[in-house]
Amino acid sequence: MDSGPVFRALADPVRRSLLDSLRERGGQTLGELCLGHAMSRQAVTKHLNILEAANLVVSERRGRERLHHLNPVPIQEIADRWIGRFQRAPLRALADLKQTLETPDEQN
Amino acid sequence: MDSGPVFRALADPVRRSLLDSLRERGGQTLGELCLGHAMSRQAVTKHLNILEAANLVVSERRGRERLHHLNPVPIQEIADRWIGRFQRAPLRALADLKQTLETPDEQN
DNA sequence: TGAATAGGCAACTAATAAGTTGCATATTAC
DNA sequence: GTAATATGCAACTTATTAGTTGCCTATTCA
Repeated sequence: MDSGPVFRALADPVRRSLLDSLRERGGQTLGELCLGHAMSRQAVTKHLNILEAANLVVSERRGRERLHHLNPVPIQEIADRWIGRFQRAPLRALADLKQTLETPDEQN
Repeated sequence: MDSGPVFRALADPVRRSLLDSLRERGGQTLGELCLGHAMSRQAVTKHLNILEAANLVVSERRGRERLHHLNPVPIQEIADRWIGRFQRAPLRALADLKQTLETPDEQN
């Protein structure tokens, strides 16, 4: 399995927002996902295609609509196989820890 | 703190490779990092600038050379604050678990 | 059946990112 | 001091990505 597509899929804020939306409520249709994302339906479709190519989203056709679900497995795998490599990395550059820790929070 | 730059920085395989290289051996100069990456020195410089902007790499000038260090903190924070949100996500789309699990491995 | 709804496909444009080349500056070594 | 080394800066080209528009197909509902 190649994590490259997963990283690239996660690089876009719109796609991260779509993942958040599907995490909160699975089974959303394309139309539902378009609400709340100020862009054309086709743009959202493209983002969803990229997410599906990375296996982060799976979809099933039901009648005339398509239901989308989050698949958290690739994120898990990145956490386990890739991030784990850095968790025991030596923290040589302590100078920037200050800056890193004293800056507030975010959502995305 | 905005994770956006971190995600974007991680999206490129060359930059992930640079992080790996710095994880294995910190304090490498630009020239050292160029060996093993078949591209011009300026290209590597740009990648390093992006990594520094994301605070994933810190560098210090020493004499005529610049030493680079990995900073694992932003990766930690993504693991804690962002990936954690998906670790308890419902695994609704079980259909693709099969596909996800029966595909071999990778390094990057 | 016919209108409305949900989505798919393809071509196009615009913005961004990756990479190159050429030249300039600063430091070390002889 | 001069040459070699290490890096910085800026302009440019090319590739990729994000987003749009227009039109088409399939399904539902009256």
